Amino acid sequence: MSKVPSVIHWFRLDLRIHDNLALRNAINEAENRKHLLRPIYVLDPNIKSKIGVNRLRFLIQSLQDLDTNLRKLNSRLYILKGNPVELLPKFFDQWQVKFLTTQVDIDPEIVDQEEAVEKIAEEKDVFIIKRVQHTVYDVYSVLKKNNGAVPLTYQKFMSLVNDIQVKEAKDISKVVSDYCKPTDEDLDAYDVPKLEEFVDESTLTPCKYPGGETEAIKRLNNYMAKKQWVCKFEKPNTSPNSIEPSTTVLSPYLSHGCLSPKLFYHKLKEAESGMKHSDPPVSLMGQLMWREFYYTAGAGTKNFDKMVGNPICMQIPWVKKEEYIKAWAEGKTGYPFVDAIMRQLKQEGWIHHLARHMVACFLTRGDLWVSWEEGAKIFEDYLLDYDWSLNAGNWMWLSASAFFYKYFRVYSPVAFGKKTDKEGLYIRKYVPELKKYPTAFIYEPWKAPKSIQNTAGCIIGEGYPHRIVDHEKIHKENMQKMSSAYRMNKEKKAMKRSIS
DNA sequence: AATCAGGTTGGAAAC
DNA sequence: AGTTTCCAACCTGAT
Repeated sequence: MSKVPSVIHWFRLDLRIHDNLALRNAINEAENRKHLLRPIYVLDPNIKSKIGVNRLRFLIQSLQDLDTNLRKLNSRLYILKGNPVELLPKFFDQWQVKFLTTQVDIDPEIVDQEEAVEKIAEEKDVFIIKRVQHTVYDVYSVLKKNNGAVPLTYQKFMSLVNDIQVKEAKDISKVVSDYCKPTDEDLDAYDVPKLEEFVDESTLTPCKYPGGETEAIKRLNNYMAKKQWVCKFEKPNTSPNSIEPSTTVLSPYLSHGCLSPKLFYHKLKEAESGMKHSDPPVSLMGQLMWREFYYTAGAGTKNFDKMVGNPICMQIPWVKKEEYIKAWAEGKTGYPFVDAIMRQLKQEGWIHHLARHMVACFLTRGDLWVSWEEGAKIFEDYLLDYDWSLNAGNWMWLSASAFFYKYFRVYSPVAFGKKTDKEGLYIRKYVPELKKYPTAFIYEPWKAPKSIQNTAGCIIGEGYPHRIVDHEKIHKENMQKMSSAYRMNKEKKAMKRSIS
């Protein structure tokens, strides 16, 4: 048992020191009560089987950086290995915990854990403080402002937050307290694990986006220094298939909470101030607002990450074809642009937003007619910036299940990529077996005559797969299916109305 | 209740 | 080369 009672800050998706009001509250409380501050992170020992290796690497790096930064405050990170619902009550006793702070999260898995812990905390007289710091706005007050209804268009959402003042992002990097200093016990037991404890590092691809708050701030400042670039930013004009990212890649840092969305917000305001600049929805600020939009929708909608039982989701009779899902996930559809994107995703953990559009449309309403939920599961594994509400929301958008309904707007796996990469350099990088194909056939290698396939050193059907479907034919059939699915949904709605 | 405008970023054909 | 129109007719939100 600890000699001194403790105050806990429970880190979850807020892996940072800056603009962490809940952590600041914990430090203050430790001072006032003369208790010991114990910043914790609860790590699932089975995490390797739950998320992809790139995401795991990003998480471990973020935890290591967090520990380093906490040590600058005289504190440290305590890693607890296990299930929070079982572990926390034990530590409440062992450490004599009287006070716990944490941030507001909306991922149902996190919320479930939190509710169970809250219940036990009440029995054990542990006082809990939660702070909104994962979004710019408090999504629940936005929902309240809309009379509890979910804003289903971006414009509607923007009109709701238009007059809300955003408080400044607090810097606590200078707050050093004596009560932060760990004093007792077997401290090594709580060290941040090394990545090699989970995976053989020789199997990993090179790390393009290292995790952690330090890296997040560096990346933020790098981009914000380019004022002209920030002010001219228009998302639709950025390229999904440039070799180096055409956008900021701040998303993984936002999703893990290495970067405060409020800090990003104010830095953007600062960069735009006094300058002519682009506006939402296409501006960089607009991108941050999309995140807020989906968070609000996710918080206000039952079963947001599912089709069945989700009141805003179109019910569509998708077909779960395992061989389609596998080919898509592995980048073996026979459509080089689609495959390049999926392989970049698997290797690097990040792909451009429009590249996500391409592959999401292809898997669902465009070509393969597989449920968006299947795609969302694979993105959850691979994306460094995986985020519960953004993932479900965007998948519904692209599959024309919610928010977006013009299902005849189908991305062509042949034409779309050509707009920004005529030569197919992106394909040549990520689908190297096609590297030597002439530009005329790089997006459609099946059209190359056998002699050219031979010269290029890759026969279609041998070194690279045949097309999984005929896009030209199937996307038109799928449009018909969408049309009848919509009709069914409409009839069901009308029926419900007439009953009530 | 009924109608209307508008919707982050498609593609192909016709001008 | 850049703009307009069709595809088929969706949805939400405002009036």
